[in-house]
Amino acid sequence: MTSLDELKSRLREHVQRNGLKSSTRRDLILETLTTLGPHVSADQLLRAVRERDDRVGAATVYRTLRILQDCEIVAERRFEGGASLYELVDDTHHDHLICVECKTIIEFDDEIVERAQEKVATRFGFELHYHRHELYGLCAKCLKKRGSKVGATAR
Amino acid sequence: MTSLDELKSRLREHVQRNGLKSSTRRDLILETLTTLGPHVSADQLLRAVRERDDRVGAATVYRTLRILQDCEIVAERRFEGGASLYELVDDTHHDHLICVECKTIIEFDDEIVERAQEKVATRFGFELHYHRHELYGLCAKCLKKRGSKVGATAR
DNA sequence: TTGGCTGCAAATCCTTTGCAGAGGT
DNA sequence: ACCTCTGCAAAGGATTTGCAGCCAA
Repeated sequence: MTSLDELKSRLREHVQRNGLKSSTRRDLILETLTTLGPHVSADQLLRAVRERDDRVGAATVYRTLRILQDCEIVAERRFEGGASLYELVDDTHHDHLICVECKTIIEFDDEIVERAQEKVATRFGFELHYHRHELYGLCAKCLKKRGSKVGATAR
Repeated sequence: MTSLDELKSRLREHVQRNGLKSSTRRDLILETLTTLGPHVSADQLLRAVRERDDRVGAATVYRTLRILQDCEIVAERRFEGGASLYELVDDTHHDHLICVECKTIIEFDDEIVERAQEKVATRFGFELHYHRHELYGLCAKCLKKRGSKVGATAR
């Protein structure tokens, strides 16, 4: 886990290097983000921020998220269906298991997969920067709920 | 490669099973789709369809794509940035290597990865339905183009 | 004849942008 | 002071939906 202070200083550094200015709004948004779950939509973030300061506009949240992506504090995720979700970039890389029924997202990481994809990249002469790996299916809970209902196919 | 006739009959079957009706428009769209590249946007598809029949509306293309997804003839892909791309679902599953510079998409499949993700799913009690696995980076061509320009980091 | 299909335009949803004023350095 | 940041509202792009007429079964 990266600490909030660490994130703040990374943001400050990025701001200075790029001739931007710091602002209380931006700090507030970053702070709020760290209090929320690992995958947040711009809208969820906006609501949470407004609970602390109801004068914040949606545009500011989007603009701030863009900056936070630039300095690699957050990453944008476009899962299937609906809006983008944003997550704090952690030192530990992880991929996602997503339940198509209840939308639960489980994070995992698997070294075998990681190594295998490096090989694939090399095979095609690619220089790998990042990747996304998402497994969609039914989680244990939803499987149990379905129980005897055989043949129900989610999509 | 799945043949066009095979796809058509799969569509017909789906249509009958679900109390829908077949239509020339839908057939035209499916046919057109098979003549295009492996990743097509709704807009590209619309243009191509209109070259054959300029009375087709955008809504019909979207509605047809939805149906084609339901009967697993095409899959929707939300790559980073821009609109969704659609691809014919082939018997051979494949994943994607995407160049962040020139946007080239290379398809690959790797059994090690496939097996590894089955294991991950099992570990979490998931029943795996499908997945997406995308590697982003620089392709060989763009790497060469950069040549000496060291330290350029794409994101 | 019935009920699904279609084009059109309007409506949505998510995100970005223009502008005038507030705020940071 | 200068230039960035912000809220607001309007614009934008992609996709969906309502409706009246068209078409297949």
